[in-house]
Amino acid sequence: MTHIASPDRIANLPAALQDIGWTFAYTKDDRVFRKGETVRAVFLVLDGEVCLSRSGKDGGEIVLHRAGRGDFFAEAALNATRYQCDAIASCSTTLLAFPATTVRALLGSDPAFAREWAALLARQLHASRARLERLALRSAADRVLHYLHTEGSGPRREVTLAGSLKDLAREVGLTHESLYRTLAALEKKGLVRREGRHLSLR
Amino acid sequence: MTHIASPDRIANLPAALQDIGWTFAYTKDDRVFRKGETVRAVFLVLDGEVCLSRSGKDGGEIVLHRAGRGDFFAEAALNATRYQCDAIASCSTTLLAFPATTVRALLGSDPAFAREWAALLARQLHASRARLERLALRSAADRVLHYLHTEGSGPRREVTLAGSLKDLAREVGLTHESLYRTLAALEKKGLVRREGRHLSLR
DNA sequence: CGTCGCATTGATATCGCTCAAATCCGGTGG
DNA sequence: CCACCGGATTTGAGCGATATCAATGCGACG
Repeated sequence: MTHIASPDRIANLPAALQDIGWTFAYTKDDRVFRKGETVRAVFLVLDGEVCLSRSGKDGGEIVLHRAGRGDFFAEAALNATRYQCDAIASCSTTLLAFPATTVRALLGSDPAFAREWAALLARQLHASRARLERLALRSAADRVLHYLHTEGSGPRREVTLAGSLKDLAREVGLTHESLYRTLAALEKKGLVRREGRHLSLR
Repeated sequence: MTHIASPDRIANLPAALQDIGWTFAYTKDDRVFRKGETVRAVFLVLDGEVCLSRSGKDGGEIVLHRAGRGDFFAEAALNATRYQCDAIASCSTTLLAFPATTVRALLGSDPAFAREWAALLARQLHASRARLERLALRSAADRVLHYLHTEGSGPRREVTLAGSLKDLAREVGLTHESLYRTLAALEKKGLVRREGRHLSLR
């Protein structure tokens, strides 16, 4: 883990947080924090990915959450004294760290920030629930269509993928092979149009 | 929809909300609100269940969230002017309604409430993500074990079910038949102990 | 040029879904 | 008290969708 520098301005970041973040870089398998450690900060992923996992003593590891670019994680840590799980960088990753004490203080002293923080949590909750309902769908085609409906914009529900199709496959809970086949089938039926990483309904 | 009376005191409800909630009763298929209506309130389910769904013009209905007893819903509506989906009671249901304007005002004026609201959202986010990771697991047994790990308490991760096993099946994204078989198999392997609606690991 | 990862397609296996039927259990009404 | 009913629970059989394993092409990158 390496401290780098003050970050550039981040879009959609509450104003009060703009200047108090510290940038850190991690390489694959670095630990951001471990279960049981005292909570020091909440984090925003600038680049890369962090896995939050809970490792049972029986050897089984359970991934609780994967935070990708633009995601906050450990927000709930604000209300706890110790982290409840492990956070591990799954590739080269850059994070913004916001000291928990500072954020807690801001919540109590800066009403505008408190509103923004609540709004941020509400957005994440909304997104999380949309993904939840998506994974509750049984058929691969339904999941892809639901993804376009919820994540796409405009009447055609257009989406331009940030990452690879493999990433999308994980997002919708399919193997990448199934996703390829499902996309091909939907395109053949004329339900979906695909041009490179641009997807839309028809 | 019927207005009933002032509610009793609710556990775990932020103090500032204790006295501003209105109790309403709905019967099956009553609409709490529709997509496009002006946001008037956020809600807490006292009893019953409410389905939040988005109905596409193509006839397909997508359930975005089911809020059961103790769940808030439409929290994200605080940051919007209109509801983004329909809310329908799926059975006889009692709700507490908190006027959005009051809650927004409290967020700005009552730092203690803002912290509690943020904590409430963070808890819901945490729970939602746990369910997300659960549904991302492929095998039925893994989902059941994950459920016990995340929802259970104590070293044995004990859970006493509030509802039926059919309800649990929906929660973990399985048919009830699959759940029965999976539980039976886990019990035979000695991984899970089951006594009525009480489940625990071994 | 070799390697690596993504994309794509094929063949096969498997797990969970669907349909079906029997039992159990609590509640309800006679 | 008993008959009845509806819903939950449980088990069985078979199918189908998706995972898995495998092979190939392709582009990026050193």
